[in-house]
Amino acid sequence: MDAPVESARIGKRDAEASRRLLLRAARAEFATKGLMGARVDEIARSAGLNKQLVYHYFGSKDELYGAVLEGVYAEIREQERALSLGDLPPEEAMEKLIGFSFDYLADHPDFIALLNDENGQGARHLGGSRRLHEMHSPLIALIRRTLRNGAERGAFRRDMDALQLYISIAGLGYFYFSNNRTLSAIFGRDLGSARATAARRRHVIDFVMAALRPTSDGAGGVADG
Amino acid sequence: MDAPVESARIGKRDAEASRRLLLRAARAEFATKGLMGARVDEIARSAGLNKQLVYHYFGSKDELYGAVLEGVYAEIREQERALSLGDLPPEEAMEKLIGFSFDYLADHPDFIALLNDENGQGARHLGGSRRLHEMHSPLIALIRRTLRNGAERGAFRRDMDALQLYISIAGLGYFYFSNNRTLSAIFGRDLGSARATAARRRHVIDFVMAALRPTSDGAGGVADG
Amino acid sequence: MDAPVESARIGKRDAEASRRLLLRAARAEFATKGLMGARVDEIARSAGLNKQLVYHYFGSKDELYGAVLEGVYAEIREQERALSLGDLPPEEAMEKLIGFSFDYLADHPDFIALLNDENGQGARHLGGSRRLHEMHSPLIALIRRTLRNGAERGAFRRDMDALQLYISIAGLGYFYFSNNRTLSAIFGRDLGSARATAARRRHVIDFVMAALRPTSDGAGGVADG
Amino acid sequence: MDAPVESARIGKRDAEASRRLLLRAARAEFATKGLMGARVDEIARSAGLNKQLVYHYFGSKDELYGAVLEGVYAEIREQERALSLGDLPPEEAMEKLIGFSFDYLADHPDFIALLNDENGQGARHLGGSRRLHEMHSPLIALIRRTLRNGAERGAFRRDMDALQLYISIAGLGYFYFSNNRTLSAIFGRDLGSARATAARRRHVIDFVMAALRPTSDGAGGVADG
DNA sequence: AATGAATGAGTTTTCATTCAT
DNA sequence: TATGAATGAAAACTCATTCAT
Repeated sequence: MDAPVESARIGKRDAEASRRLLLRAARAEFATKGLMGARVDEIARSAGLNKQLVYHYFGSKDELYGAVLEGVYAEIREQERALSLGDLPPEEAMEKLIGFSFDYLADHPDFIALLNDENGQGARHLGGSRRLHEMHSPLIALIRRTLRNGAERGAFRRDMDALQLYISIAGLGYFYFSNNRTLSAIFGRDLGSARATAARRRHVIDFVMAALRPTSDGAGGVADG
Repeated sequence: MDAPVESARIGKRDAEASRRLLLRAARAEFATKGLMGARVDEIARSAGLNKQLVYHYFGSKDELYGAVLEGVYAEIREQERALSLGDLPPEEAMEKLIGFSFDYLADHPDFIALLNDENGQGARHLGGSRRLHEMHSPLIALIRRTLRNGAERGAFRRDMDALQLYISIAGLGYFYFSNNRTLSAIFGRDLGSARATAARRRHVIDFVMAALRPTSDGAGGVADG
Repeated sequence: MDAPVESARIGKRDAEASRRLLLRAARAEFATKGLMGARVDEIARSAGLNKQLVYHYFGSKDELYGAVLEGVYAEIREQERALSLGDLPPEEAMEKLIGFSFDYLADHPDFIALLNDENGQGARHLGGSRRLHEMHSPLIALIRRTLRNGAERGAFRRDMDALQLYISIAGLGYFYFSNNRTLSAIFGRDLGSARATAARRRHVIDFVMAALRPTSDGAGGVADG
Repeated sequence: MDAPVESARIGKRDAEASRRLLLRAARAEFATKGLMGARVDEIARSAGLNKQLVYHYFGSKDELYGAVLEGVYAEIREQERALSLGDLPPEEAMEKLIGFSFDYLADHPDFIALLNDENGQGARHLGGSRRLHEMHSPLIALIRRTLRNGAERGAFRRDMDALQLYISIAGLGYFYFSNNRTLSAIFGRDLGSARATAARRRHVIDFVMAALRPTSDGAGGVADG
């Protein structure tokens, strides 16, 4: 019960707290400037700590970067877990998932920036992360289940691969956000506005749901219904 | 025809050639390492030219980067122009467009890398790019025309926004390639293989075409046809 | 016998033990890496103790270094004292001394490394070492006595300075060990092998003994005998 | 013929001259402070050049150090070559060689300091230097020849190994200089004075020559003469 | 006596860019 | 047009040492 008191008492000299502060600052810095553009000095400064602690706790700029990436992934997993789509009817579950996926990207520009940067470098900081794979398996399983349920009810087509679908759902939102600036330039419109984002959201949900409908020729779920 | 004229012409020729060499080297370097990771020294070296020429011809590393980006965009425009979808029946035209869009990304990893990098920096090198907008208007117009034609024939739904569709088509391929490494890690599969890419291609075409079908309840193009 | 006394004693014991652990670790570290190359962190770690204890017990890295040097000198003195050459006939005593001197260096690479490092810095840590001088006087006296005895018996030449001889005996071995690596490189041979060392040992003893022989022209001890 | 004029004209922008300046400054700095103690900043400053040129010309502090070592070795070789001992009678040649060896060390404290430092680090900068070996072979060959000549004339003993002798000659002087400070402390005398050095020089020459004399029992060269 | 947290002051190294020819 | 030499400014990283408990 007195843990908070204890931690409060320790105050400034709390290794765990220092680590957290550095991670938070690093995340912001890396998201804004990328791995190469980020400055260790600045990260420490904005964490209100000494630069050397970065090395003390994380070993190097690169390892700090890796730690930030891990944290970011852990965060989405957490959110996804909280969705609990299992109990909803398939169509509703699917719409909710698409919406969540889109909203998460909309609300976490950091996430996109970090992923882009990491991919730009061959994803070398995610190395052999079996962890990452394990993190995401439940989500794929969930999608697979939802697809099957929907197909049995005649709501979805039968021949949809869960993994491809997941990538498509993610991609429809991700690309919009990650390339928002160049797309805005290309189309001569501000795609960063709340209005534009809302419109995109509607489009994405509609687009995916439409693609999931059973085909009228019976190749999909209808014939089985 | 006499010496001075000749040498003058050669001089220009060489200058043009040097510029091209630098641009090509820069494109490879920027695509691989990003703007910050790229080294002017390395670009000059791999172009077989003196570093100072970078400054002579382009003024600065940033301007060289901008020049590379422009060149890349000009290149796609060129390719898109060659598509000539106008004469095909709408469904065929649409499939061809989707396929082209996917293949272009598959064949030009440089393009994706450069775009990612540029977006990661707020697209500041595309600055006053009215040019970009003008470049792409014809494509959007073409999609719009194709959608209208298809809707009239009852092949496509009516309520599909050309711009959103374009972004979706691009995004379904782009995300797959730009995030190939992290996706591979997440799914514990090699999504970089030719097989995986071919599977993705089929999915994307099928996915978009399915989403374009008229809805059975007549909200789409059927009822209006 | 009761608790407080006991704990006090234990306290002292532990303190002494900690000091020893640190000294031993420091000696190894300094010998391997030199004063500048040695890391206080590493010394503490390899002693299994907290870094701060270094400062607690020794004040600073430099003072720790000084303490290590003192310990090393004390150690040879100890060994030299045990030699007891006084009872042997001069020639035998001399050979034994040369052999001991050589073997000591062969068996204590740490000693050489530390001396080299210290000399490389102007021997500033040996500061007011009257102690050092006192330590070594008996040895010089012993050599002087042995030389005199040998000369009287006609075994050694008369005109040999004890101090120069000592330096020569030491140098013939020391240089071989301290510069073993560069000498090996120069001669393209491995002078670090046991064989090579044994050969050197024989040479040194023979060399010195030969140099000590009386000269045939009577300038040495013989004529005067 | 106008090379000097040319080089003078080039003045400050002379790569070769800059290299030389840096090497000279580095040599002094490394000799005084050792590899670790030396500061790249200081080297550049004392060369009157920009610090980055060190990296431009030598790649790293370590490589600069290696270059200095090479230069130092090349220098002695040069001097040794100039000795031309081949023409002298063996005894004279040997005395001259011993004297030269001693004087060279006396006159080049840099050399000793650098060698000590390098040996302290396992001679890792001399790596696979076959060069070093080749440099020194002529000297060993010369000593061997001199020994043989002397033995034939009955001036030297027969059973003296050239390599061991070389190490002994070098060691008798080297140790005196390299450990001058600790020896001075041990003996409570200033061995750095010109007087002390002159005394040592006499001792070394005498010591070696005495050791080289044929043994009276005929094991050496006399019996063969 | 002992320890973990924190830091100030450097050090090597990097790199875009300019100078001189 | 072309080049090699040179540099200023900043970056990552290190390490002996002190603080707080």
